[in-house]
Amino acid sequence: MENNKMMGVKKEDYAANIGSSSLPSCNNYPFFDFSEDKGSLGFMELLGVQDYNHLLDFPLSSHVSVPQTSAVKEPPETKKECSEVTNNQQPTTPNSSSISSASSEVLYDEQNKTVDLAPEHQKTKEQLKAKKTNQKRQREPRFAFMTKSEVDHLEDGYRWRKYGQKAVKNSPFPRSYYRCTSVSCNVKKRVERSFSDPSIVVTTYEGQHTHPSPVMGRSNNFGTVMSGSAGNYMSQYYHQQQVHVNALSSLGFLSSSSSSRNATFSQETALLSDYGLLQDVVPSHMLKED
DNA sequence: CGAATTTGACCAGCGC
DNA sequence: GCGCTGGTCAAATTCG
Repeated sequence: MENNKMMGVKKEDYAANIGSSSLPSCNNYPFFDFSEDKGSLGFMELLGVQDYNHLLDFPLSSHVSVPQTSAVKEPPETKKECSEVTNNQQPTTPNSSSISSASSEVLYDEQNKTVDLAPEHQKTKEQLKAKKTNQKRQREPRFAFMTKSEVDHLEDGYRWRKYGQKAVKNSPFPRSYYRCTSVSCNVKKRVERSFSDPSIVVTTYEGQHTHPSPVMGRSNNFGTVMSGSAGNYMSQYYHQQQVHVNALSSLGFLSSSSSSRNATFSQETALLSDYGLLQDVVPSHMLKED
């Protein structure tokens, strides 16, 4: 089993963070906040990332919260500060989406420099334990998204099978556990609603898809839609991978095949295609690249 | 009838 | 060591 997902994170803190709409940035959760996502789709494409760590290997703009890490277990007060820092760095502009992320393996300092936090002697407690126990448990990189949506389970281009649901401490909303239905694909995700803002859905992805998105295939039609904005953003880091395509499909740009997609699809598409909005998501300097 | 969901039980890790 | 909690399992149930 992988029961140590919350290790290194004070459970209460995590719940509190979710509940207060704070970003659990001190966890292993790179946390993407698409709180202004009015429909069912956010940047869920990221779940298609083949190597999440690559996602984190980019300088973050002012719209991207400084990610924190829990690769090294931190004292509670530090964790609290992490959360606050993240919140402080969230754009206050109501209409702008924001992204915050963190990695269990990578840390960005305030100068957007990447620091490898995973030298052998700095492995987390559970990692060391895992080693002692024949590596029974391996932590997968995880990404959490905050998405403003009325539906809990957001369509993201992949097929998921629900395998569990648990009540969340300090929250009236249960947390649902999903697993990718593809054989040999061990990606999981958790979905829960924010305690303080029920309109916000917190989705946490864990693992890497070992297969293309079931709905990909129309991806080329949307390359131009995303180009110069999120398209660059994604392709820059997932180039040579199908991730980019998956990302687009997951955004809803590609997957009209999904009958479950709700009526806000077109609205969402227009919203995310808007250059101005994407500028809030994508660092401006990245828009010039490619 | 197969796939997906529900839900109670169980297990493991952490804090006290 | 014990209790709490998150995460997973798996049988039962529901759905398409």
